[in-house]
Amino acid sequence: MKELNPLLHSQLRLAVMSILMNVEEADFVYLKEKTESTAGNLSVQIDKLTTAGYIVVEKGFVGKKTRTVCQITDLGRAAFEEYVEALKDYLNL
Amino acid sequence: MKELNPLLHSQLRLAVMSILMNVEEADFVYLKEKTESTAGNLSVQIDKLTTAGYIVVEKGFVGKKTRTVCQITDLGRAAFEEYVEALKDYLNL
DNA sequence: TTACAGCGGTTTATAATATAAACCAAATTA
DNA sequence: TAATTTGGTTTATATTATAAACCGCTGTAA
Repeated sequence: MKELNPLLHSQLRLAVMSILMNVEEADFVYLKEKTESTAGNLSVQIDKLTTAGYIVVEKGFVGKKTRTVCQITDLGRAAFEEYVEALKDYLNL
Repeated sequence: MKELNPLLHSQLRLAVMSILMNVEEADFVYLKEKTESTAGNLSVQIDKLTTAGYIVVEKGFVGKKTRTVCQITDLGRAAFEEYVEALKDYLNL
């Protein structure tokens, strides 16, 4: 049985990646709402995905408010797809 | 996004459950080989699945050797199927 | 003008989890 | 009879997930 990429095999990180697979970009607040996570947890998981090179984060401003925007990378996309393929074996799909 | 049953969202437990979904029963040694896990790890995870009522374990003998046989329960089957449905949302399947 | 209540996060402490190492009893082999 | 192997279990450790506590900035009401 194939190994399941442990970086993706985590509910919150998988949720984030899943969202980012389907949109051009998403900001912190949006991800937090969609995943119903706490800010702290989300922050940590975003860090891990960034360190792995699976997403890129850009911090900017909207008016005077900070805005953290996330985007999936090619590497992240590939890892996600590989993870899905591996999981299929487990799920009998 | 639906919650992913944490008992099933673990590589080794998922592997065990996946195998048990497809066979009438499987013994410890077989599961260990198929999953390429250590005996200790497998033992712990089998315990957890048993405690949850997802599998049942029967200890018997083959000649003079002990044999630990595992079988999935209806509850386990249902939990597995629910987990698969929940995951599909994440994987875009 | 200060004080205090959000917003958008980050850092850090803790609880839970996965995993392997160490162990055990019975059976086999040398 | 002394290793070795087999089929596991128990326990210690390392990793991970998660929330709590915190921080700086902004708006606002007193």
